[in-house]
Amino acid sequence: MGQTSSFSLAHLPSEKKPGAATKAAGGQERDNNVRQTPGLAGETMHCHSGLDLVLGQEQESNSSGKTMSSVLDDSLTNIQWLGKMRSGGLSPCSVKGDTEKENQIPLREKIKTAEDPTAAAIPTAAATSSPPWQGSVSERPPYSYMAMIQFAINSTEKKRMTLKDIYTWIEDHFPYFKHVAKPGWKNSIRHNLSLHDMFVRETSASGKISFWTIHPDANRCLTLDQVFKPLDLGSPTSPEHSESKQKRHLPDPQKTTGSNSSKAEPQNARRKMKPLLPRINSYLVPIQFPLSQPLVLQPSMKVPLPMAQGAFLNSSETFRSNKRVRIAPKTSLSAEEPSSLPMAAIKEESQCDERSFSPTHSLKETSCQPGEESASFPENICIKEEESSQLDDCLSPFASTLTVKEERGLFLPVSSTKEKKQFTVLKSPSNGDTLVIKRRERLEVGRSRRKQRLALPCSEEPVLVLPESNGFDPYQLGTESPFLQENVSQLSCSQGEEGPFKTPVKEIFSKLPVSSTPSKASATTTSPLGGLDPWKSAFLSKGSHELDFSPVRTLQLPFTPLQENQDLLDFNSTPIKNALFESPQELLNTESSDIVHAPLMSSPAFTHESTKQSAVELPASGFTENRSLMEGLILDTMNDSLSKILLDISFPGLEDENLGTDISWSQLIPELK
Amino acid sequence: MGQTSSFSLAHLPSEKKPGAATKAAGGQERDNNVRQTPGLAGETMHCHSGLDLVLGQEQESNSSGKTMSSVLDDSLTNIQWLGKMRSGGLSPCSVKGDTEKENQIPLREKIKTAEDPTAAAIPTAAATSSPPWQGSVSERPPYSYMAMIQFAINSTEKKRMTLKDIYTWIEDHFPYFKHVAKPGWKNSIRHNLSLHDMFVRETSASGKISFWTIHPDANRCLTLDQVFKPLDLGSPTSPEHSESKQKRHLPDPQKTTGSNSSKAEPQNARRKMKPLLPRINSYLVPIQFPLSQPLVLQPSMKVPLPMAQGAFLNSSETFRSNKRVRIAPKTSLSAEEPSSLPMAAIKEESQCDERSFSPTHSLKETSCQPGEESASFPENICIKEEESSQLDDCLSPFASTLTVKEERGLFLPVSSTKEKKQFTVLKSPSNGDTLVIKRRERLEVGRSRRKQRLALPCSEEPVLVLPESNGFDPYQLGTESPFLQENVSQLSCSQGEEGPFKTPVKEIFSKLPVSSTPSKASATTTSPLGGLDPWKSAFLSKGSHELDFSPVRTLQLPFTPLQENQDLLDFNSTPIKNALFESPQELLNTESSDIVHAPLMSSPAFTHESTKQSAVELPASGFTENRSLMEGLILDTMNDSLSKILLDISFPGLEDENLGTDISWSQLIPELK
DNA sequence: AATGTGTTTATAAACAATACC
DNA sequence: CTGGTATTGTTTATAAACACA
Ligand SMILES: [Mg+2]
Ligand SMILES: [Mg+2]
Repeated sequence: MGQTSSFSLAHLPSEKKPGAATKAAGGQERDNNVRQTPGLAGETMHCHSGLDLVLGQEQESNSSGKTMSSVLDDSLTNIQWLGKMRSGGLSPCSVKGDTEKENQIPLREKIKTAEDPTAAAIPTAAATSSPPWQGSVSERPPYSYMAMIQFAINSTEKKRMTLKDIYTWIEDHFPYFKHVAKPGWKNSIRHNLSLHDMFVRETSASGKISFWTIHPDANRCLTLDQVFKPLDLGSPTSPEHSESKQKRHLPDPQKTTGSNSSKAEPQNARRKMKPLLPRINSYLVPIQFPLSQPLVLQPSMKVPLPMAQGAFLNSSETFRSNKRVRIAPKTSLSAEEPSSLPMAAIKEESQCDERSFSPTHSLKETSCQPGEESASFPENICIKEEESSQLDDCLSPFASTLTVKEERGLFLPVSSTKEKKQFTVLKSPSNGDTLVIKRRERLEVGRSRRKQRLALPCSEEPVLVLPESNGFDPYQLGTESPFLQENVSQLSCSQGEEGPFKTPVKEIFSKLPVSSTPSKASATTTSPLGGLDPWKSAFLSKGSHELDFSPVRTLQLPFTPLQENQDLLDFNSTPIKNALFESPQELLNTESSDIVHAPLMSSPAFTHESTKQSAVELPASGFTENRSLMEGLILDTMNDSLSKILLDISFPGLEDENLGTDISWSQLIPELK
Repeated sequence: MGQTSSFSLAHLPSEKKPGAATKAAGGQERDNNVRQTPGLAGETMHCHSGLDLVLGQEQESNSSGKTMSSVLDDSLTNIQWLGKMRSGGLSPCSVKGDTEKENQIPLREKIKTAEDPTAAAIPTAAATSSPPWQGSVSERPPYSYMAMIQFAINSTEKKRMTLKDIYTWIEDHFPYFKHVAKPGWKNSIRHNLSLHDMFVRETSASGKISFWTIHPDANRCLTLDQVFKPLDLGSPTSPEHSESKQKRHLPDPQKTTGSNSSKAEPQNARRKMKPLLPRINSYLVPIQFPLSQPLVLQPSMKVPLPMAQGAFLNSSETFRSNKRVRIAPKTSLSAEEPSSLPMAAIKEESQCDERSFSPTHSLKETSCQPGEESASFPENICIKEEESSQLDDCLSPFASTLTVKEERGLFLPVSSTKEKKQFTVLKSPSNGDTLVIKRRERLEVGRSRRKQRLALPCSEEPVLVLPESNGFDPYQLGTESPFLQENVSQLSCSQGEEGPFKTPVKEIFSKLPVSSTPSKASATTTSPLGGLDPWKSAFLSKGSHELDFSPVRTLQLPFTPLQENQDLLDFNSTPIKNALFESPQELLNTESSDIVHAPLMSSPAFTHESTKQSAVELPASGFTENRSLMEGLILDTMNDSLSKILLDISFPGLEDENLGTDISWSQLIPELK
């Protein structure tokens, strides 16, 4: 240790520093690149929208080029971050002074923290004050890194951002990372950028600068605003003046300020920023429930103050709760897709999950729907130049439905046997044959046993959500009502306790063997008090329905390319993937065998069971809805998958600035046809 | 905690149990499924090979159906596991008694451990005794979970395995997981199965049983045997009687037993089982070097005994070292590809990395080469029925080279601008245009700045390797000599110290902020002694050359399909992916623009820069080599990528038992042509 | 030589979905 | 056939270890 610490301290790498100064400076430089092409705005940007969203006061006006970097930093920040000490400045992490470096030395410098540090004092009031954005003070935002990165990147016109700027953007918009989070969060950002295929690194013209972009096919153009305020749920069609909705929730003063309920988090969160994530709701809510309390929502108010929590829980738990990272839910697909998707498809079985690409609305919508759904975007309509490409994909709704079917047919068709698998769960006698070898069957339709359906998107605070958003949630269509209940119970309850774990369990007792996976026994040996998860499955009613649309497998059309279909493909990367056909066989099969066979046919939704990727939903149905809400987030996974598929295809051609423009398949693929 | 722990304890889930009994029983059942189709053997299996490899005595005969489950368990096992206590049974993990459950309660039951537990005693001798397989006692094997899972799955004829059987197989073959590893290792196995697209879950005909399979296009048919003994390095052609080689290394008695050098690990490891992974070498070598000792290899002997280590390091470090998980390297691509690839391509620039699909040997080889390379497989030649499909892919070497070029051309061509990017690094004036927008450019050729080249495959113990394997390593061809040096230093040194970190740093000091990513400053605040990484970059000379063949982008042929090419495609999933062309534009671009433009042209290798996936190497060159060694492992990543691409294409058709059979593209793809 | 950036592997968790009892 | 537990599967978060620039 001696060595490392000693010399490392000397350096004091720039990164760790406070950030404000660094940010601003760094940001500008890089921003240049990003902002440079303002002229291209029309073209380059995909979604644009008012990325910066309502941010406090200053930020507000940044709809255009904006130099988001310096915004709120100090004044408020300081105050806020004080509040962050969730559990009350326990020994471990709490503030942040300790850490700093990330890589380098541990140095105690506490550069940033310098000012106030340990104060930890009272979180409550502080939070509300300045930045309405995040929840109170510096609570950990209910978004996954993947989502936040998307927010950041999509907040630029160019839709690309350097790593450093991503750091900065996130710190600026989520004080938690600036003050509370351990330095490791940057590692996580990098990890996410690399891990998810959705994030593609581009090199600047000069070849010097690296920008991170979102694979166009996977980019739902999520922006903080979208999440921030529940858009308008009301009419599916759309836009609804995204703002109104936004504002609606944004108001947050009360909540933010409010030290009300500890659990309220969810609600507050929403106003502030929508969780998008099922579980995350109650960050501060370490409270363990008596157990089986399906209970409605916890108290709606947020509990920025660690104190409140403390009162609630016993010490040990409290600690954990603080620490507890609360893995982001993964935003069930349903959340996204749900918006537009009618339940029709869903009915298939509960399994439809996977694709359920409800013909209704297509993912594209999310990304940048011009008309209907696009409306959801506050400022700029997501679509710009990209529309050319993007729109193409998204717009041709009709194709989607057909496509889907085809896919299903294609995959399943191989042999009658397949069908069986698809319904494995259902056990519908439809086929009951030898599907034994699922291997490639992927399509299996509603079969992917797993593929977590997740909670409901809106479910987080179902109560609020529905009320708030109004028609916004697609769920309502079919199964939703049921879930709400479920979700609620789950969310509130499950999150509530869980207690012992905390993602970083190690921190506390580290050494102890700790039971690995399953949360329940978490106690293992780890935390003395901790282990209290009895609740676990208890609450979860398990509402089968929900609407989990799993990744759509839709397009396989590539071979039987239709102009429209292609569009879909574009968006559904997945389909494309499918199109690839792993082995020649498949191709043949699909084509020759029974493309449209649609063994299942049973229900409208041809839930394919694509492995993962692509999350295409067909716009065809005509549900344009406003999936915009969390959509993006939800779909991320799918998108990510898609990106994996498509990524390799690099596309140097587009030209520098043209970025956004995606050419429709039809244009390029004449051959395929 | 009360609740959780209390009731959970009561249950005592089966999983945790000793395993032996459980295994056997469970294994049989499931095995039935797996073994059922023995008749299909010819067809189903892809690689077959003597999966079980040399396993102790009993196992040995299991080449056919085998009931691997109950093999060695107790007698030897116990002894071995005693030795496991790397660092000497420090407070934390050491034995295993603590943990157990994984999920459930921490219960101290120590079911398995019951017998001897804490004994920890002397690792040395024990190891050698019975199971020649793993390194001494129960050291953590130098394989990543991904690799081990492949070993397990490929050890069956059907090439599929249930989760439980995977657990069992791994425990049986790597005592470490049975006795030493924390219960969380199973969580990691599951995590890997889900995370990597390479692993595909299939449902049994009955729909009840889930089997995990390896995506055919990604399956290199890795088996423990392959790794176990350095195959024959000698003639590239091949087979060389895999066994001899195997034996060669297997002998391990000396080493295993030997408490020699702490660092020797690498060498020993090899004999026992090849690391495949660069870093992993010295598990037990927590020793911190004085720092900049590029030093040759550490003492070659293994140091199974924790004691030895203790002597070496100071207490604090020792602990860590024990804990230190030693992330598996990811086996550089070079390792695999290197075998055949001449260095010609490499010269391009250091950047070629990505694909460098050295035309020489193709990946297929690895998976199941019939002739030359296939020889490397000890028992069964990997190829069975699969050969039909698999072979096709691999065999047609000629196509590969051409293909590669085309790819490059295709992607890059889009516009002259592209070229620029490709050379971004190079800055060759070849184009110097506007390539600014990398987005889809993917190909960018040698551009992907990153894409770790990794250390050398053989590098692990370069010294030994070369000597041992003889001609086996492809590296020698071009640049290798240089690396060896590098590798050596790296491997031995880097691994040697690193000290403080340990993957599970948390365990020790957990709470402390610990610097996140970068290993160096690990100390953050975490471990008092810990922070000692000065060495980090010090030793690594960084031999640019190496031969990192990055994922080959090769095939794009799909459009201009050639029978042979197709074969490649099969294997190279990546190419396929490329073929997909994300958007129509791309396709057009590639085709229309300048496919073979090859802006760089400079060197033979057309390093494309596919994002990740596919790792095809062309067999064309004629280096059949023996990439078999680590090959599979190395390629895994690529394969995994591929699988992502292809997975969705599900392939229900194959029928139940037919599993293994892959149809060659040519058969199915008439259309494409 | 030091740092920043990117990639990968390992672990722990939190859940979802199922399998079983 | 229902309910609870256990197993299996999916995802997100973190920490590390490196490669590379
Ligand atoms: Mg990425
Ligand atoms: Mg998988």
